Amino acid sequence: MLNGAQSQSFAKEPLDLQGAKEPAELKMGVPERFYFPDAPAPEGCPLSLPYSAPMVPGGFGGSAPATGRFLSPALSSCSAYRPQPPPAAAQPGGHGFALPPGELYPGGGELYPSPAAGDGCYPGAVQHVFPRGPLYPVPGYQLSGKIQVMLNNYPLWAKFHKHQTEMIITKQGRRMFPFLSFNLSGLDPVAHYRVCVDIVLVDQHHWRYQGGKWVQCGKAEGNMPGNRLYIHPDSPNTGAHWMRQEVSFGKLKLTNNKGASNNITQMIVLQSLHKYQPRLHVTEVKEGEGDEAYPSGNTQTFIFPETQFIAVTAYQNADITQLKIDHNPFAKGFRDNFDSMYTTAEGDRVTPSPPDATSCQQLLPGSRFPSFLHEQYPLPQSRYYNGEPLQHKEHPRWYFASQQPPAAPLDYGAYEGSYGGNKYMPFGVKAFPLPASPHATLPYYQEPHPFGSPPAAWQPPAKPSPGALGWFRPVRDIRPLPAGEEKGKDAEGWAEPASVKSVDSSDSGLFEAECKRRRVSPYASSAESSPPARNGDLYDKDGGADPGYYGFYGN
DNA sequence: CTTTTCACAGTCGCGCGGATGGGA
DNA sequence: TCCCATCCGCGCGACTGTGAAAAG
Repeated sequence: MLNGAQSQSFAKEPLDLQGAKEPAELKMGVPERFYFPDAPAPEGCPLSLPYSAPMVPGGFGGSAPATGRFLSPALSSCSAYRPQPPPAAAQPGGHGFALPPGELYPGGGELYPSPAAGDGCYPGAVQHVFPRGPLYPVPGYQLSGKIQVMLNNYPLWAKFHKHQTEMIITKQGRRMFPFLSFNLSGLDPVAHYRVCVDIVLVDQHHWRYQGGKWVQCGKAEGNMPGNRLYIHPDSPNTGAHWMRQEVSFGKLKLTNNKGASNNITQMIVLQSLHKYQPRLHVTEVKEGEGDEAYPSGNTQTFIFPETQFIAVTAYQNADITQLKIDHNPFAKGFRDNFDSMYTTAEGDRVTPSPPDATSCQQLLPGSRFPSFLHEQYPLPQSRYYNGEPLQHKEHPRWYFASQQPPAAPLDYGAYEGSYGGNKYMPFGVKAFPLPASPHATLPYYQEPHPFGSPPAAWQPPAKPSPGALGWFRPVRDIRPLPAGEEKGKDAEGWAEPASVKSVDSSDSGLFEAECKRRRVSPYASSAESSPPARNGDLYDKDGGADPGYYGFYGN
């Protein structure tokens, strides 16, 4: 309940939990300052996962729902779960908990069983859904037991979630965008784990886009054959491996082809116009254990409500289309003339994203980025590291790379030489000199996590090895400019595009035409989380080419 | 009328092969 | 002259959303 949109709904208005009540202790136990204005539920589209979060005495992150009527199988099957976990089962640290061995989540008919998950209830599995508590007020971050999971591209997911994410499904399979990407921590470096994702129905309704809103209509179709589980190709592997780099599911494809037989391991079969919730499963694999019982009792499950989506065969909401075009490098061809993008009011555009950052050296005012971060995700008092604010006085423009091309070699030497001793950047966070344009946008994978640095209680790898940064992998070759150098850099390589002339002065007529032509949302949307442009001098040859994205897919 | 399917154009990364340049 | 490394261009495949046609 403390995560993402739910926390926001909680803060602003009661959740429609279909009868579920907010536990009083939840409201009392979490100071308001720990909530974030992220990812409100789309209008007319109440947040799903109508569960409430039992607060765990002495900790947080109780994972079992109080009501699970329309939940994913594991959740729904836990409907009768009592909020207070057995103290003996509490994990060290008191965050999250595990059921005693052998104890099943009681009750719960399986409304939406996941074929891959068997009966949809993993005995002893830890369902972690409500991660944000006083100790971990971080959106896109969850903790269960010792395992910590961060949704890498949380800001982007939140942005999509705000408009009700849609995912295209095709016969041959369509990749998700945004795709699921996580950072794991707290694993036993030498133990072996499997990591997988499954996608389960959120509710039992058929959805329809009507009058600019998603509305429920009719009942969901019954069980559908087909794969619902995607096992990460690196599985099984050591905890060290999983913690070394982000765990991405970019190759996961969604299909509506029930008979899909080829690429079955890469495809998940869904039904159009149904709402789904991806879940991340982390399973410790003991020696001699096979794959058959998977997920098993050793599985810990993480659910990020922001990743909910409705499967469609064609986009319904123009805002979603525009977000996809703006952020998905593969859709670059649909980004229109750069000038036209910036003759509209910035706030009206969904996201101003240059088609080519090389030619368009988009510039952000240095003050803009941190400012937006602070506004969108106000940092709570607890957002300090080593007792100091994460944003250093002298280098206020810290940029947290939420994702990094896995294949990109890390110039760790240079990084370490410059910043290794910086106590503010212990997780591979590199300083990023924000350029000075109000329009710049980075490809989605560079969307900075609003809380790029883990909470103080985070346990990062002691010292990442070269190429293995643990948590936040820095953007390659980004180096901070010493104070005073920015101007010079601007003069040299930061050309102000002619098109940036009037961002704030919107020509309404022109904008309307543009909206019609480009299906741009007529109402204000989120351009705020667009990260800064990259300096062509410091990045790859094509600053807008999303090297990480393509690099990843090229694997 | 709604939903699905298909062909299309656009973009990009990757791999291959040829051209080029430096050193032995 | 030969060998090796690097650079460059081209073709291919993967991937995207669009829009029209087909299907239900």
